[in-house]
Amino acid sequence: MSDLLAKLNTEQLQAVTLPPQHALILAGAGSGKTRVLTTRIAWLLSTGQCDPAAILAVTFTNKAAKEMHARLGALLPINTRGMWIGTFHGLCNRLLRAHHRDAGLPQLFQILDSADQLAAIKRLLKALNVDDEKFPPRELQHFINAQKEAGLRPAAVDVWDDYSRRRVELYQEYETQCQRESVVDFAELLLRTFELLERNEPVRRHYQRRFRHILVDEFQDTNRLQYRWLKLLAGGEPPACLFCVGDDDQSIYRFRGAEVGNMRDFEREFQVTGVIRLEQNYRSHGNILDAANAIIRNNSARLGKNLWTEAGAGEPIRIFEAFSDSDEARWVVDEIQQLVRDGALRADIALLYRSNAQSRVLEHALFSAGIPYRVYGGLRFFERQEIKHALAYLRLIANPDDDTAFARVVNFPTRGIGARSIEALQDAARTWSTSLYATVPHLGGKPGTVLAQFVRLIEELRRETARLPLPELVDHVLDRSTLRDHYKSEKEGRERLENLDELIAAAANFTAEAQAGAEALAADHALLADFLAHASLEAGEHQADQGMDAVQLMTVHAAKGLEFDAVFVSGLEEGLFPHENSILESEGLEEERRLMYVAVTRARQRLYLSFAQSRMLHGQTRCNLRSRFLEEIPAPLARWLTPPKPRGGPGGGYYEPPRGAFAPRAQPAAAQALPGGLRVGQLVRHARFGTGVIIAAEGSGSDARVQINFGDAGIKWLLLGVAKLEACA
DNA sequence: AAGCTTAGACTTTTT
DNA sequence: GTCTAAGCTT
Repeated sequence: MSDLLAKLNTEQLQAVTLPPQHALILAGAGSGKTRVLTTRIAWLLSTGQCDPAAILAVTFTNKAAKEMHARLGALLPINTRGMWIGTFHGLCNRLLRAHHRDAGLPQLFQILDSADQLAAIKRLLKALNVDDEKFPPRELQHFINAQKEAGLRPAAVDVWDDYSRRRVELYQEYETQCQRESVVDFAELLLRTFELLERNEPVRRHYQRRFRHILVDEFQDTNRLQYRWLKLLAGGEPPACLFCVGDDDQSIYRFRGAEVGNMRDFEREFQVTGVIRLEQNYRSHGNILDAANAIIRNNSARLGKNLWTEAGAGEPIRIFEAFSDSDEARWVVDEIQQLVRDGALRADIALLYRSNAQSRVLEHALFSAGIPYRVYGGLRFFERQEIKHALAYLRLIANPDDDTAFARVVNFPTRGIGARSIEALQDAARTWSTSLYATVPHLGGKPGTVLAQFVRLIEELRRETARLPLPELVDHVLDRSTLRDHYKSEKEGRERLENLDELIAAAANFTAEAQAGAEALAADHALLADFLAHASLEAGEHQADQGMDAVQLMTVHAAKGLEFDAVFVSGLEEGLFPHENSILESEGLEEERRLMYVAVTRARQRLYLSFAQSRMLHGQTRCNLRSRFLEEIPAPLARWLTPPKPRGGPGGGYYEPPRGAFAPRAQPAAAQALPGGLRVGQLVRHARFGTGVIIAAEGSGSDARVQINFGDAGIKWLLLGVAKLEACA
C-alpha cells in the first residue's frame, strides 16, 4: 500500500486518496495523469473501499482503455477482466447487448462506423430521390450526429423553414432506415443507452447502485451527451463518486463536439469544491514549459494552471525561418542528422504539423536523405477496402437486413448485377418496406437470376458456418464469396490478400480472448456479432511495423498524449497554424492555441520551431506571415537561427541520464489493521476536519499516528491517542 | 457493365 | 500537387 503511494507527489497523493466525493483533477501535460487515475483505482480496491465490480472507468480511445487495464494488472494481483473499463462507445455497446430488448434492438444489431453511416445516408438520399446538391450527404451526416449529441430525436428538433423541415424529415427517414436494418451508428450507441437508462427505472437503478466510483479520463473531450450520460449514471441514491481527470488547455476536439464547458459545469453542478491541480511536469525542460505557459496564457476562459519542473532550463528553443517549404524540410533533415550523430534515437524524434498535406515535403526530404521515417494517420486496418468487403459478407450472415453491407458486396466481386437491377430492387424494397435482402424473393424473377443466386449464397454461408469456429468461418467466407480469388487475379492484390489472412488471424485472436473471458454464447453466430462490433469500435492500428528506428511524422492532433526527446513543429505560419478556417472566431483561435500548447509540451529536451516565407499549398505558392504563436514565446527562451543557418551542432550536454521519476511497479499490501479497529482506506470523522480517509499509519502504542486525507481540508497526520476519530460505516 | 478521363476539392479525427 | 468521384466511352 505504502509502495503504491510512495512515489506520488503531494497533489497526486491527495488526488489518489481523496475521500469518496466528486472530484475534478486538472492534470497538466506530463503531470502523471494516467498514473493518478490507475493508482486511484488500485487504492480504492486494495484498501477494500470498494469491489472491482463497483468501478466504472471511461476513456476515449481503446488504446487508453487497454493501457489502464495493463497498468492495473501490474499494480494489483486481481484479474481486471470483470471490471468495467472501456470507451464510452464500448461500454454503451456492452449495455445495449445486455439489454437489447429494453432498448428496442435485436440482439445481433450491427454498428455503423462513420464511413458506413455516410454510405447509408447516400443510399437513403438516392432512394428518396433527394437532390444531393441541396443536401450534401456529409453535411446531413454532421447534422444528424449533432442532433443526437444534443439528445434530440427528430420530433424534438426545431424547424423554421422548408429547408430545415426537410432536413429533419431526412433525419427521421434515416432513423427509420437504421431501425429497419438493425444498425446503430456511433452517436446512436450513446443516445440509445442514455434513453434506456433514463426511461427504464429498474435498469437505471441497477447500474446506479452497482457503480460506486465512476472515473473519467480526458474529461475535456466529453461531448454534451456523454456528460449527461455520466450525470445520469452517477445520479443514483446514494450518488456515485465522479472522479474526472482532464486538462482544459489540451481540449482540441471542439470540431467534433467536445465541450470544454463540461469541466466548468461539472465543477458547478456537482459542487466540486477542492479542484486539484497537477502542475508539476515530469517530462520537459524548463524553457519548453515556460514557452508553453506563455503561449497558453493568451487564452481567456481557462480554469488556470501553470506547469513547472524540477529539471533545469535546458536548451533554448530553436526557431528557424526558411525561404520555402522545401528549404524548411532540408533544414529539418540537417538538424535530425545532427541529432542522430550526437547519439539520438530516430524514434525519439517527432515531426509535427498542423495538417496532413504538409507531410509530403518532409517525407520527400527524409527519403532523399535516406532517413527512415514513419507516418501516422491514413487508413487503419478495419477501414481497408478488402477488409470492409469481407466484413460486409460476415455482416450479412449475422444480419441479412443490413442494407449497407448488402449494397457493398451484392456486386463485388462482380457478378453481373448492375446499377439498373439494384435501383429496381431498391424501389421494390421501398414499396414493400423490407430490406434489400428480403425483397429479392418478392421481385418474382425466376430463382435462377443473379440476385436470387446471391441471396442463396448468403443463406448457404449462414448454414454452413453456423457451427464453425470464428477463424474457420471467416476463411470459409473468403473462399465462397470468391473475394480471395478476385484479389488473387488482381495485379496489386498481394497486400490485400495478406490483409485478408490478417483478418483470419484477428478473428483467431479475438476468439482466444473471448474464450479466456469464458462468456457463454447463446446463439449461433453470437461470437461473430461480437467480432463485428469489435471491428467497428476498434478500427485497429494505423501501421504495423514498429520495429525500425524511424523518425515519427504526425499531425499535432495525433501527437496528443505522446512525448519525444526532440520535437520539430513545422509550418508555423498564419493561415496554416493557426489554420485560416479557425482564425476568424475567437473560439477557433483559442483552440488553435491549445493545439500549439499540445505541440510544444510533447518535447522532453529539444524543441524546434520553423516557418517558411513561401509554401506550395493546393498547387499554388503562398506567402504567409509567421505565426502569432511564435511572437507569444518570450525572447529569452528562444534562439533564432536565421539563414544561412549556422553549421555544426551544439554538441554535448544533450543526453542527460533519464530521470527515474516514474519507475513503475508497486506491490499492494493487504489492508493492515491498526489499533482501535481502524485500517488504511477506512473512512473516519474528525470533529474539526470533517470526513476523511486513512491513507497511512506508523508507530505503535501512544506514538501511533495515522495520515488522513480530509479532501478539501487537506492531508493531515494525527496521533491516534489524541485525535478523537470516529469510524464511519 | 466495366474501364477510362476529367473536373472538383482540400483542417484536425476517435468511436 | 494528389486524391476522389462523377461522367463518358467502349
